[in-house]
Amino acid sequence: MELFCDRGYADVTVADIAERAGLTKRTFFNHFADKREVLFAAAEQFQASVIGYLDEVADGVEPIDAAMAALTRGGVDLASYGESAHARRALIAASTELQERNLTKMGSLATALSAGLHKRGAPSAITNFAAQAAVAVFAAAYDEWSDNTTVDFPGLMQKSLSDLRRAIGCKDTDR
Amino acid sequence: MELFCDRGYADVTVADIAERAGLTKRTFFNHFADKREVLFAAAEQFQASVIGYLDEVADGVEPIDAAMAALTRGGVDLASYGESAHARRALIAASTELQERNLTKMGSLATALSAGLHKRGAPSAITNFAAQAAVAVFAAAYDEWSDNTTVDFPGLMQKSLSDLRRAIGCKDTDR
DNA sequence: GTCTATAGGGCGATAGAC
DNA sequence: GTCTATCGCCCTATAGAC
Repeated sequence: MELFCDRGYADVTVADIAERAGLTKRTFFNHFADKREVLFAAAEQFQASVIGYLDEVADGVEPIDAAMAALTRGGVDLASYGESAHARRALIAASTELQERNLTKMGSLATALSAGLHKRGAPSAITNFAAQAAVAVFAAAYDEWSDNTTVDFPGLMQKSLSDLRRAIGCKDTDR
Repeated sequence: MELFCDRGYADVTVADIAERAGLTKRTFFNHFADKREVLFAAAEQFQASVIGYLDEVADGVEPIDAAMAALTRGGVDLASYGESAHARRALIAASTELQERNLTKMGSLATALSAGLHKRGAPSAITNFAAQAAVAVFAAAYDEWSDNTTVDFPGLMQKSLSDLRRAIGCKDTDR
């Protein structure tokens, strides 16, 4: 992060990173599949914890509510990384390469959530949409939270879900 | 496409492509930013036509319905490419690199749709979700259509939208 | 750990189109 | 005479083979 923040993502080579860590380039590629992955190690942990939370949601809860609950808990955990999250966000925003990888991580999260929801008994046509919707809601809420970390994250999640429902023409009656 | 279908995406170099076209590698990179882009030139056209269709939708139509109409027309147009679309789909499915790029193209489409919807007067919190939802619906419908090109594409779009609404807990009352 | 193929691009020269 | 497309040469860094 120090190297990237100083010189920017593109102007830091893998050799630079390895040297700073007192290792060789070869060792770097033993730990990370490619240069981008070094900035997404946390995303793997995040996904694993979200899937863990999903398994703790009570049976019978609707797919969208289960996904929302899991992502909300995961998002609250992320609050502890608040400081470095800002730098990471700025790096990603400045590099199309990193934005691309970020999208695939979100896609992977949605796929994993959908699989987890499917295990709970819903048809995959439904779980795919529920998972994608919940991830979109999370992305919007996390984005807004990043700009103002003092507001309540679970509240932002619910507000975003309301926006989504309104956007696709649902009465937002909380059922 | 011939080279890729024969040997697979990874085993065709840019030099191979250029040679086959009677050009040099350097010229290839004058036309395409990177190797992946050569398979997504059509996606650029698709996006442009969808945005054009969006501008033709009557004022006052709800964002989600306007986005659905534009994507439905665009998808119907794609039917003419039916044959080569299959080969392209198979190539993308076999390469994570290409899947990654495909996701960014979908993201770019959603961003462009959201901007187009915003011009029509809706707040961007709504247009973002409407655009993302419509693109997700399109992706699901196109996927299903690719497996069976005899079914009616506009019908698949509506069915997928119904699934999405059900997935996020809306009564699917067609308003 | 070493060795190598290939992506990707910078720079300048060249040739043809209008 | 300008504009555009191609090309040749050189380089670095990534990524993977051995």
